[in-house]
Order: sequence, then C-alpha cells, then structure tokens
Amino acid sequence: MSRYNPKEVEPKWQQAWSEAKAFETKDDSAQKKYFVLEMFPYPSGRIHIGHVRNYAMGDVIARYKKACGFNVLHPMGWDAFGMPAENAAMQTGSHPAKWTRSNIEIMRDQLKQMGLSIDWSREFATCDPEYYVHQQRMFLDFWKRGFAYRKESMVNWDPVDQTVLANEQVIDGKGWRSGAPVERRTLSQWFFKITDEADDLLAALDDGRLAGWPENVRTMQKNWIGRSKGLEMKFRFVDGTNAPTGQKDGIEVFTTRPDTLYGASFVAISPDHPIAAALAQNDSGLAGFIAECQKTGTSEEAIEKAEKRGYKLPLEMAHPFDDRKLPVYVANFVLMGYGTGAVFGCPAHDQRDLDFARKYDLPVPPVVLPQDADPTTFTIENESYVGPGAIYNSDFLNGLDTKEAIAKAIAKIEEMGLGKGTTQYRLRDWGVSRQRYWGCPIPAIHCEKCGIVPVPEKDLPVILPEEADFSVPGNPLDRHPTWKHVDCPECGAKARRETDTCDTFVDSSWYFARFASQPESKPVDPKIADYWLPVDQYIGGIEHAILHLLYARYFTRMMKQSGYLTVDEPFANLFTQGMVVHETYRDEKGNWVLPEDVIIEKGTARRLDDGSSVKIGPIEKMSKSKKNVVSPEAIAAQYGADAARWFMLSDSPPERDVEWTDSGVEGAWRLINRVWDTVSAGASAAQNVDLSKPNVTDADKPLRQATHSAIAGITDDIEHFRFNKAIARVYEFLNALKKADKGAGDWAKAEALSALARLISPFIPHLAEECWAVLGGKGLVCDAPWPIADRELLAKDELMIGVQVNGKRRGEIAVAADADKDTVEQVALSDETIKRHIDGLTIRKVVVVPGRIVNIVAN
RNA sequence: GCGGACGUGGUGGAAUUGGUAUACACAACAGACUUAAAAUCUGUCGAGCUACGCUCAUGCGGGUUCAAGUCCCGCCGUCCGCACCA
Repeated sequence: MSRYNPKEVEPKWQQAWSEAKAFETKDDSAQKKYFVLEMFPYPSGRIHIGHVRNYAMGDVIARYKKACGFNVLHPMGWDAFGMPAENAAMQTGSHPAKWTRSNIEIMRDQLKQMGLSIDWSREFATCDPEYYVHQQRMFLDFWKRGFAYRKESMVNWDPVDQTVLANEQVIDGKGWRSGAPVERRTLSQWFFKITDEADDLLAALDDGRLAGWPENVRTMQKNWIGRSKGLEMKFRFVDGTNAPTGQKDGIEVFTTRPDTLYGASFVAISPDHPIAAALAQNDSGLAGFIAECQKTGTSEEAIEKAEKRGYKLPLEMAHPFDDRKLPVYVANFVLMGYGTGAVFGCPAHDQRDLDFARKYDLPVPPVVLPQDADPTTFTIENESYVGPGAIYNSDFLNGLDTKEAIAKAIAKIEEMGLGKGTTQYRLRDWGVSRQRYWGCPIPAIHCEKCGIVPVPEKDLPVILPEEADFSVPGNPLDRHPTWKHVDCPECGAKARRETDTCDTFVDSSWYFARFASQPESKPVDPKIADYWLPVDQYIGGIEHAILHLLYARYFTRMMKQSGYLTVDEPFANLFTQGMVVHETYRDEKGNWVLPEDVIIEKGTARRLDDGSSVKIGPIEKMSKSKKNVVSPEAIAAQYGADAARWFMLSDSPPERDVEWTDSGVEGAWRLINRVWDTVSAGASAAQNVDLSKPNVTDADKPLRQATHSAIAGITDDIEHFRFNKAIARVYEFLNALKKADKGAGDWAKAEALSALARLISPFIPHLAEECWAVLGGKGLVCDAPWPIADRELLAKDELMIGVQVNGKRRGEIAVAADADKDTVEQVALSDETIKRHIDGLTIRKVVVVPGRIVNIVAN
C-alpha cells in the first residue's frame, strides 16, 4: 500500500478540474442558483493562513451546494487599488500597477494550489479599466441624481505626506506615517449621501431583510447609524446682546431631552462652531482656547481624561419659556460633528453638564423627580439624575412623565416657531475623495467658467496616467505635468481634471454584482444580475462589520434606484469567521522570532540556530510585526493543501478564533492517511460492486447505520456552518467503519466508501477525487451528487436509555424504539441495578420521556 | 459609561426542544511491531474516595423543575464593538 502523496495528487486533480471546466458557471436561469462569495483579497503579496481559512469555508459551501444540484457561482477577484501599492512605489520605486499585478500573479497561483472550486473565468481586479470605467459611469449617474455631491469639509491634513488622513490614521494628534502634527483643513471633497438612506439601512437591520446576518454585526451597524429622536430649536439672543456679525438671531441646538428645558442653566457651543470662530477674530484668549481644544486627541483615553473646560462668551441667550438669561460658553466637550454643534446645558440631568456647571459655578435646578423622592428635599450632588420620573419646577410640564413632557415641549416649541422635532444620526455622509494616485479617478473637470462639469460618457474611462512621480509625498496626479490639463467639455476653455480618486471602499461596494454579470457596455446586465443576486452566502472577517458592509448596502440601494439592480440588500446571509492566532516568541534580546525558527521541547522553547532560550508569549492574531506567522506555502509543501484546509476547519467553531499548532496540522495529515489507507484497502472489492443493485443482509446493518448517520449528520452540520462538528463526524464514521468492517458484505462496504469520498470532498477535495477514482466512481467526485441518508436506517429498533432515580443517573436499559410508556416503566422498575436503588423507598412518580429518559421519583 | 458575546477536563471543543455532561481531536501515559528510532496499531485518560461501587464536578451564590451546562435573579471574570452623540 503506497503512502498518499499530495505533491503528485493535488496538482493532478487541479488540472483535471481546470480541463473539465468543472467550476465555470453558466447563467442558466432555469436552474436554482446559489451565489457564495468570500470577501475578495487585497493583493498584498502572498496569501496568509487567514485567507486559507476564509476560502476553505466558502469552498465547503460552494462544493456542497454544487453537489446538492444548485447552479453555484463562486468567483474570485482582487481589491487592487489602495495605499500599500503607492507606499511600495515610494519605498522601492516600483510602479503601483506593476507591484499589484505581480502580487496578483503570485497570489492567484497560491490560491489555485489550495484547490478552491472557483470560476476563474470571471476573475477581475478593481484596477482594471474594464472594471472602473463602470464605476465612473455610475458615479456620473449618481452625481446627476444627487447621490454624489461636493462639500467643504474638515479633514486631518498631514503636512509632510501632503495627504488627508482618516481619523484612524491620526495617533496622538500626529500622522501615523510621518509623525508630523496633523492640521485641520477645510477641503472641498466628494461625498455620497448615505444619510439619505440612514432610515432604510437601519430598518432593514430589524425587519427581517437581514435575518441571515449575525446579531452582533446588526447591532454594530445600528449603533454606527445611531439614530436619536429629539428637538432642534433656537435659543434667541437676549435683546442688546452684541451678536457676532453674520450670525442669525440665535443659536440652534439639538436635544433629546426637551422635557428638561426648565433645567437649562447655560448654552454651550463647539470650539469648531462658526460663532466661536467669528468671535475669536477679535479675542486672542478665545482663539488660544480653541486652538488648545483642537490639539487634544480624539482617542478614547484622551477623551476620558479630558477635563470639562469652557470659555465664556460675551453673549446671553433668552430661555424660551421664562425670562431667565443663560450664559454662553465655548466648551471642549461639544462636538461640531453631531447635531448642530451646540447644546443647552441641563446640569441636574446630564453628567457632563453637571461637571461643567460645578466647575464654573452655574445653577443646578432639578426638574425630574425620581419616583418616591421628596420634592422638598431632592437635590443633585455630584451625580446627575438621568432616570425616569415626574417633571416638576417646570410650569406647564409639571406632573407629566418624561415621555409626555418631551412631546408637549416639542409641540410648544413648534407652536412658538422656535424649532421642530427631528431625527439625528451619528452616521455622516460618506467622504469618497482621496488625494492619491492608485485609485479610480473621479470623472469630473473643473472649469473656471462652467464650474465642475462631468466628463462626457464618450470620454470614459478616465484612465490613470502610466508615468507618475512617486519620489515625493503628495498626490502624483495633482503634480503630473500633463494629465490634469484638459479642455472644458462644455465651453472648450482650458480646464483642470479632478485629481481626487475614489476611496477603495467604493471599489468593493459593487464587485459582487460585477461577478454576477460583466457586460462590456454597462456595469451589469440587470436580468442576469437579478438571477444571481443577492449573494446567498457571504463570508469574511468581522473587521468589515461596519464600513465595507454598510457601504455595500448603501451602494446597492443607489444602484437599485438608478435601475442597475432590483435587490436592495446585497448579502442575504453573512458569516463572519474568526481569526487564525498563534503563540508569540521572543529571544533573549527581546526580538520577535518566527515559529519556524523555534523548537519547543517539554514546554520550553529555544532558537533552532544557536539554541538560545526563547520566551513563549501570549497567543495573538498572526501579524508580520510579531512574526507569529506560518506560511501556507510551507504547510502545503510539507503536508499538502488538503491537510491545511482540514486543520483550518477542525477543532474550533468557524466563528471563533483558531490557534495554529504544528500538532494540529500533523493530526490533519494523519487523518488524510487514515482515509487513504481505509479507502485503498477496500478499493478492489468496491470496484466489483454495482451500487445501483443493493445486496444487503442483517449483518450489514451496523455499518449501514454508521454510513447513513454520518451522511445525515455531516449534511446537517454543513448546512449550519458547524464544520468542526462535521469533521468530528468524519472521524466517528472512520472509527465505526473500522469496527463494522469485518461483519459487513462488499456492497455495504462499497456504499460506505462511496459515501465517505463524497462527504469529505467539500473539505479535502483532492483526496476525495483520488478516493473516488480508485473506488471506480463515475467522472469527478466534484460533479457527483451529494449522498442522501436513508431515514429508515437511522431509526433504530432498540434504544439504550438512561434511568434516573431522583434525578441521578443510576442505570441504563434497552427498550424497543416503539415501546409505550408503561412498558418502558416496567423495564426500568425491574432492572436489577435500579431495584437496588429504590429498595425500601416508596415510588411517588415515574417520568418517562420516550426515547430519552426515565426518572423515578421515590423517597 | 452604553451595547453584545462568552466562561465545560492538561488543551481546542461537543452536548438539537430542559432529558444518559465531557462526542471528536490534541497532549500525556502504557503496550505491540522494531536492533533502535520514526511512522503505524491497541489500550488508559474529569477529580476524589474506605473502588465490583459511591461522592463531587460545566466561573461563584441563589431560584424554578421529576430533571438545569441549557431557563430565571444576583455577582465575578474574559473578550469584542461604540463612546464627551446632547
């Protein structure tokens, strides 16, 4: 018996699949479809073990669904635009396109070596002009429809790298790459009006449209959208107040607690509020205060520690309901980005306002009385009261509960013409402008006379210039000698091309639709896209729970409203898989050490080269910086792709993190050999069996039961994404096969092996093909139908059920599966062991749960 | 602070609706084969005890139930997300 050799077997079957075009999918609308998609990779250079886990999961689903008779679409492509390519260009001088293309070549080969059932004929990269031309086409469409627009917005500007930074790229007020203090700048940028869809994006999370999504992702999106209902209202300047010129007659504030309006004791505005800026022009103290506020970091920690601070303005506001005059402060805790950038302070019922009021010695009038509190003695000390209660000290609101008072206060303010009830979102419009080279150019032209005009459709695509200078920071498109100089398409005068490119999240917001249908002349053919969409199963990392998944949901809505698609939710079922983690190692000098350079014996680790001791650190997400990575190529070279795939799916539930261990992959390798040994030992007998002509005896029953319960169990486990359990059942089946082997006839053995080959094929497809071939199976196992469990065999004639006395398990009895309760009770009561336990006791009650358990209550 | 998830052997984990807790694997130990090792195969493997059996074990403390890892209440701990959001 020859040892299984994946180095020969795996490439052989990969070629066979490719030659048979086994996974090339037809747009056959007569057949029921299944679209399975894993989040497409960024071509960073090589695939990592996390990719293997992600794609192995998708491949199990894809191969299983194909075997079940679905028309399966399982495509692959490349999220190819983005910063790393440009950084590489800056560091090594290699052009981003060249760098990206060569990474794609390498990674495509690596993925093919994993034996994934992918329709490679649909492959594309987002940096292909054939892809992004349609993105530009849609951009123009969205612009025309008002979904895309330009506005001035405050950005983090890195003066050294000459670029806009995302909030996550600002660390302690400094650029993450350059280390230079970040400036705030106002730039005119392109935005998508995602806030227009906020309500529907939110509603779909709850109304069943996303029933196939994990609860935690839906919750995260809900919080991210962050809807709150309240009142937007104006506080008027007191007569005689010297209001800044250009300002209207008051300050707009937003509140969710208009019921506490009588508790107001000040008004506070954000340091970024236009009124603050206007007053700062003639007040250097204020200007200094604002500058200081802007310096404080936006990190969690900085916010936690930041003291509530304010700067009193020479303004006074009139209380809307009585004749109090309220002071106005610029306060560091008021955010310009939420609501109107101004609030009224109600210290008794808001902790921040209370901290502020104590510091600046402002009044703290309570207006909400907790239940059972005494109105004459209730006071606020250092903790505000934010709970429910009855309104008091509040004239026309007195006696109402919070909810009623909110409604009445809003009605009153509306009646007074000072404001109206509104809904606020935490979600901001999606800024898509990036001042980078390696992205999809935004198809617009700036003309002095005509303003910003769209690039005419006949001039699309706007293609990136091949030559560009990456030697200095900044946007290579902006400083390109010729690219941006064009004539205005409307008046013909000299004009300037838009040099912003799209956020790469735009590229990944519709790629799934392009996989479904890729006509030359338009983004998608609606009829074909309609057949394939939505994606039936989407699989990816939890790190995309908010941004990518929200943007794709929004983009799909824009596409629907523009007539490209008919679905509004792109992903019917979402699965977020866990990470691959590994121990970390550091040598005596504190340097990180690669696992392949470490040898571990009896719990102590040392370097492989010089034998010096190595400290084993915590198990963490694999990262290049901590060197706790393993190379999928090395694993595949040693054990084959099947072993790597098998191990990635065994042990841990798919949604949880899995720890990579050498013993784990060795265990997978053992399994592969066990399967091969079992199958090749039975192959010659099986080849002579005609499975279509059953030939069984009673002696075959144990084996056939093992076979059919394996089929039933593994099917159910795959359907429910329990790959670790499915794998455990394969082991159980193998164990049972070995035990039952001797008594069973050739037909039952052949049936078992045939089922085994098909059951493992989603997980370890190369070995499955090899087994299928030696067993004499027809064609390829990847084209073979999924085995079907015989229900009759699953129903056992006799069951072993537990017997409890007073809730404690005391014995076990064998009863016929269809025995009635009385019979079961009699068998239990006459069991010798049970008799001993109830000896001398009076039986009060006997609970019989058919097929499960008997419990005798006695004392 | 708000929201969510989780807590079971030496380890990863299983236990469908409340119904025989610890499937399956890893590690460990013993044995077979071998001159030897590796590989492979067989067996043992929650803890304790006065061991043919009994007692105790699913983070801790209560509760409901004939029966609780599972349901309810209160703690403790770990992880994740969001956060001066008015």
